Amino acid sequence: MTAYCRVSFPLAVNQAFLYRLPDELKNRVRPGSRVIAPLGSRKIKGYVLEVSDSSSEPGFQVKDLAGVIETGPVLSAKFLNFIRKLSARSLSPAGLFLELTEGPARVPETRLVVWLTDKGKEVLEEGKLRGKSRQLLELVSQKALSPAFLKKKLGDRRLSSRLKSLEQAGWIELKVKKRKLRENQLQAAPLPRQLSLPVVFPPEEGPAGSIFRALQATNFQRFLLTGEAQKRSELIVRVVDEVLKDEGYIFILVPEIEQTRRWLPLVKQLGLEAVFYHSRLTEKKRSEAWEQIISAKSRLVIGTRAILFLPVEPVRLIVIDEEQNKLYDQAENPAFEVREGAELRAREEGAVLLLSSSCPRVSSYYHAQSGGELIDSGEPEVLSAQQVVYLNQAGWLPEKIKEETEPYLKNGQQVFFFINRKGYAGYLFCPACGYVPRCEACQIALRLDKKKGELVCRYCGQSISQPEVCPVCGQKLRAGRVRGSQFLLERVKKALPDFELALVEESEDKKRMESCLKKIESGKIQVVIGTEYALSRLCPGRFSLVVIVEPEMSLNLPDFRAAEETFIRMFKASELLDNQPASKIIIITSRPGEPAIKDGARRDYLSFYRRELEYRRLLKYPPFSLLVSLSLAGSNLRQAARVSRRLMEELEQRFPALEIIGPKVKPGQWRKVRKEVRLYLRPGTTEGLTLLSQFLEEFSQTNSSVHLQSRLLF
DNA sequence: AGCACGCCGACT
DNA sequence: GTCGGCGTGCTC
Repeated sequence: MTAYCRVSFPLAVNQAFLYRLPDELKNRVRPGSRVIAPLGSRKIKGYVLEVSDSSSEPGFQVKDLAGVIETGPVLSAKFLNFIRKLSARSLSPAGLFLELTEGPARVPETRLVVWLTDKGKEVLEEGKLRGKSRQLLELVSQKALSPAFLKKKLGDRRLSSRLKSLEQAGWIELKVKKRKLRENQLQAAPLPRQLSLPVVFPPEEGPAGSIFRALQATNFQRFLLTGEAQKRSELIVRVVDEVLKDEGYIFILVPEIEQTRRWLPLVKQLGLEAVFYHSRLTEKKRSEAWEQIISAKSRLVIGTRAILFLPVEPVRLIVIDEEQNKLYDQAENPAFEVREGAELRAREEGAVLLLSSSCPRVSSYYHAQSGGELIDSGEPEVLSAQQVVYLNQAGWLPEKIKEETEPYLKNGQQVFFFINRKGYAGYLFCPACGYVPRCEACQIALRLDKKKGELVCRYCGQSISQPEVCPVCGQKLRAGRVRGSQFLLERVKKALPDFELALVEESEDKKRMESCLKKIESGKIQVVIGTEYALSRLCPGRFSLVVIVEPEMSLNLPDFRAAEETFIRMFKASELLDNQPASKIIIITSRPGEPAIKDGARRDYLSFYRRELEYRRLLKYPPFSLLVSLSLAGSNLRQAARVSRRLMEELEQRFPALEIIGPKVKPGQWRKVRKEVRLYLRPGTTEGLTLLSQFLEEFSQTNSSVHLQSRLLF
């Protein structure tokens, strides 16, 4: 009998590799172990998924496992199950997920150095060598250096093959050097704690009561909590408080790092022992947080999706704050759907999953309502129709802006302008024939840089000098402006020259933005213009007038959730309004009757929900069907298209009843090098989904030249 | 991912 | 001949 193990690597290779276990490693390797394994010409870190005995050799050459790394967390079977399921669902390699469980970075215990041999010295002195090889030997002649350093210094992409040939010639030697380790680096992380369960929760009726009963049962159960933010957090805090009296961990998941701040005052006020955890902590902070969590000194963890991979047990409650947030479906490296990840973890742990939002996704609401897991923390406040004013294009006029805002500003109140388009970009066009200069290579309309007098391609970065006349009809070209945030800023400035304005949108200068937000909070800045970025960063209930500019733009996006997303944005913008009788919302739009706009502004969730649900029912979109969203990303379009054709053929053959929507090429984001082909699959049943998932997993393993990502929409 | 390998054009 | 650039395919 020979012992084998399957190993997954933290690489973009969704495949487990089989290795033989040498006798001396047999007792030290178990599922979850971190190991060193030879892969191609390198030796790299990987994670053992399973260990097995077999008497028959597989049909390929099996290499021996090279070693075990004994430090690091020990993973339970439950936890590995969670990782395996998530990996299968998302088609992302288990190794990438497992790397996230490691906690603070550890300094490697050894390092490789390149030595110059006597023979190498001779060759160097003879002076026959040229180019990079000579440079390399010269560098190494002073002192031994690491391959990584040499690669950087020489700018050599093929350093490893060069080292190999130099080593073979006997001119250099590769040696392993041991590093001195500090005491704490040698310690293995403690085992996940298995706590004694269960304990009694207060018996009561009402919203908290049903959550307590679910916690008591320690079985997976899913709730949707809706209602106003303040009331929702009050309820969450009550539940958290009870669990902390008991045992086990609580994860509160927020969509982005920024949003951990919202929980800070609440935690302080209640004197809760909480740890904030996310990927951008400094090394020291990360170690401290890790230590707090692992040792169970703190069992309440608030943070981004990184917290789902904390190897602690048992987890009793996972809260997904702002469940409607799009960032939850955009996790990358590894790619996965965060809500799905949270649910899989909760299922494995027998924990309660609590989705929370004032305007949940239509699917979430539908599933919660039909499953009886909806908790409404209080009557939502719908604005009266009188508080919402519609303007057409005239709303852009400086005089109009002045007229509408001045009463509020003179009163010392604040005004927010919401525009969902970042825009600095100007462009050239021909007023006679409509010609627009495009990049010859990329076929994208060129952006006008007025200061430099140049036209620039956003895609490839190439620029040409600004032409005067239209090459088609000879007319003088005119400059147009995208009516985005920058344009709006200038307009408002013109209308309100006596007030200080702030533009709140994504920017490089994080510090400036921070002080800007503080000035808004203190009331120093009265007029704020913001994009979607601002919605999650400004305080709800702060503004007396909210002006929403052309929200209909996002309605035409080719996505069945376009209306829902528009509605959510409207709703969130509307939540910034204080609840004074004189306060109002102005919407500059050409489509005032659109439900997403009308209901969003008034925060009338149910009205929008009913209508949208009907639309989804008619078109058989989620929640009335399952959709698998697939993306194939390759280094170039041809490659991605080739694999997508192969995929289509195989799908049609194996699943004749499967509905395939697409494929189409995703319009590339600026600067993105990878090209993506997207398609949707609609399996009729859940059994169909299981078979489909299996097939997709196999397919992604045999077609590793492209990046396959799958996302389940339901 | 990273690495090898092969093909190609440029340049001692 | 040798070097570097780029595309392709594989790793137990």
